[in-house]
Amino acid sequence: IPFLPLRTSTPDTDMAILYGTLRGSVVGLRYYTGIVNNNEMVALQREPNNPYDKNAVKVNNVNGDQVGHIKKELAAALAGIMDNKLAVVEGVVPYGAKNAFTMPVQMSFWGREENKEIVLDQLKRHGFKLALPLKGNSLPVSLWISGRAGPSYSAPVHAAVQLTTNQLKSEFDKLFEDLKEDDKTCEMEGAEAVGTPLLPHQKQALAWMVSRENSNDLPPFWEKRSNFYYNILTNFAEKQRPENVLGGILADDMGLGKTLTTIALILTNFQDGKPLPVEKITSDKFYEDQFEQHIHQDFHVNIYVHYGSDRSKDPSVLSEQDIVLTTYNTLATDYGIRGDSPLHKVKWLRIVLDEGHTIRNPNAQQTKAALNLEAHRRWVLTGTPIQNSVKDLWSLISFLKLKPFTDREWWHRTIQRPVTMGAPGGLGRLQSLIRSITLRRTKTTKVKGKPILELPERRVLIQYVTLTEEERQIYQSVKKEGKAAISGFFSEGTVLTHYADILGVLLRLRQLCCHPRLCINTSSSFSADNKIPEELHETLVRKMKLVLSSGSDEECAVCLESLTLPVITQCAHVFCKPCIFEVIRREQPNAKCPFCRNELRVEHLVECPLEEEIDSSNRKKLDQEWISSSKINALMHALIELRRDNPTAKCLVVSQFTTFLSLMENPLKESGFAFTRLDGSMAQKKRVEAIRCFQSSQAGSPTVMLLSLKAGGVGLNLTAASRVFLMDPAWNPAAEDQCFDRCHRLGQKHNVVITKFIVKNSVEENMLKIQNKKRELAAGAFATKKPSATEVKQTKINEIKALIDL
DNA sequence: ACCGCCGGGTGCC
DNA sequence: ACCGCCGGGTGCC
Repeated sequence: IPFLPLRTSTPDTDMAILYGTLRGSVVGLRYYTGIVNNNEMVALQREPNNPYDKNAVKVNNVNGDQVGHIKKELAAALAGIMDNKLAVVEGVVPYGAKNAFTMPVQMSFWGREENKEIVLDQLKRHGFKLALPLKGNSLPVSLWISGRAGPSYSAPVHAAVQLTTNQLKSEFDKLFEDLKEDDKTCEMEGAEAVGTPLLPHQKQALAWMVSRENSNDLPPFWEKRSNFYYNILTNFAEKQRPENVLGGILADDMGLGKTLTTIALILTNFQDGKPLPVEKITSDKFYEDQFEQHIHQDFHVNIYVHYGSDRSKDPSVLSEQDIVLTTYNTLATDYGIRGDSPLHKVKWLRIVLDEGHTIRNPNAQQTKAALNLEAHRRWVLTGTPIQNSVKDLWSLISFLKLKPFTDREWWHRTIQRPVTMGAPGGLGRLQSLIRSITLRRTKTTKVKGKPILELPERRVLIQYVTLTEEERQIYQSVKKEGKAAISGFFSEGTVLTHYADILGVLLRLRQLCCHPRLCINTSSSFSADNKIPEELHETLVRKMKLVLSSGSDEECAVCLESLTLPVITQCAHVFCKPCIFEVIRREQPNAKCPFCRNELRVEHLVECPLEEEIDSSNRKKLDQEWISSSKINALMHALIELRRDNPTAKCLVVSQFTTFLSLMENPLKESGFAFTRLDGSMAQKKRVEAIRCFQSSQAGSPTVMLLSLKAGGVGLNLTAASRVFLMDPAWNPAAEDQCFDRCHRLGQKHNVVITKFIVKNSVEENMLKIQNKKRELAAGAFATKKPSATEVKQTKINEIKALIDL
């Protein structure tokens, strides 16, 4: 598989080593307004379109104001190195900052080990020679701090004292440890309009959030020195007071009530330190899930759900609201495709990113869209703040607009590199940064000596199911056929071009484990060749739907995030529309599919037709005479037994296949169960009604909820249920866990028992094995880096082999 | 003097 | 720039 660097065009600075340093000069100072201090960091930026010299290299201060240019002879040497990304060149002005015409600049060259010789050689050809970094002194800071240290002839070092993965991990664990020591234990009552009483830890969070919003403090790492403000990391100074973020990161564990606390914050500290001035009117207006739950019924709060594009082109509609709810996809699509998103035309009082850690790819449209929302109060809610690395943290910090970290270079030079290279004080910096803007409590954190949350026990049982003879026969024949086809792909080496077909085989096997009716009409063709366009179009749409509905949690291979506006290529690979457009634009005129390197053309991309119920065509077939299946029998048996023991116990019946859920309606009715249903295709109003109804403790309220695995976000609260029946395993164990957490969360009064139905000797059993592997991986590896697209593919190929016993 | 030396003009890339 | 560099003016001691 040809490797294609998909993720970012900047060199991976994580692997960078210091090649050496060089003293040069900055000229033309009198033509520019940017000023610097002695020892201040400067940025070197190529200016290939300079009319006087195509080699020009600009020198900018931390604020981005140009200070001058690198002297032309040196620029000539740097241009090639910078343009070919052979090294990252960073500068510090050691002295002479007040000079009128030229000033010195101490440059450090960073890059990958394998490029070192090329860089040294290129410099040599222009008559420059790097001074080698001092041993054990990975960061050349001390070189310039001590003044004009000349070139050093000490022994060269290659890598600095890099921390091992484990060391780094344990350091990160400590990162949050003493967060609570601070002044984060004051409590504050929510405004009257907050309908739900706050728990002590939530009152603490509210007090902290309000104090952050009303704070007059300088942002972290800034000091006032006589009549200017000074940044102690970059040594940058300015007259104008740097704006602090009136917000931060609420990083409590899942289930501690981040959303509730934020609702309380909005209502309590709405504007100018005062609560939202709501009229005391009973309203029949419909409110979105959680927001409705927690806002007192006697108050009238305008909540608007913005689904984007066509719904409101007029920003004034948005600005009239008290609260606007929207999704990342709406945010990204509006912003990226239309470029005139109404969301970006409003000056917001505050912006809250819920599950903010999902914003982690700096190139993703979502990140840019979120960053460009205008508001002084900016919050990130996340249960997993430093999920993978310091790198991911940057997106959050950058969203908060903390000077100077909005620019990746300054984040990297002042925090990320010192931390990963183990420079003295690096971790301390990160820690004090996190401490000043983050509040994090875990489920085991104690408030006044008591644990925050005392959740009831949660047990997961696996209930094996044996197929009937008839079911087994169908299963085996489909398996035999599929296995033959897949082996064929392996021997041809066309696994990736037939990825959708393979998923199709696996999907049908998984469906057959549930109910023979499920895989009607999903037969796939194994070749898309020689088809007339219309037919091809249909095939592609069907394949895309297959991928999207197979519950495999497909990610876009370009941005490695969940699919935004999925489109399928002619080679049957699915990507985010903006991502693949970008690839085509960048590689034109000969763009290739990032997955399989087949030819790519914009006019050959097929979009996913608007969300219709994917199995609607199957609906008719379901109306045929109803038949049961081994799994349905197992479920019904369990449900009836449960009802006998405890008639009021409520359960969730979860499946990835909404058709399967439909098939269960019949026996539930026949056995006299009151049930409700929640799946992704339902309109908001129906969803809310289904939840309300199920959560109700009234006699006669439903005791069973048919729930599609991915319905609803993490916020979905189904605590009325104390039993969960997971009808079919998911690829991703985290998706299952998240589903279980919908009832095993704050507010759950009973022990929770989860039953997973798994068909013996089937693809489902193999899926369990893969799940366990994924769990181990997630628990053990504090991933130093995200797997590359190639690694993702290889893992998937291995999984395919394991799944179909190859 | 096809040099040296002087002193004025001048100045990023 | 209280520099370097350029190019014109100039030319024994």
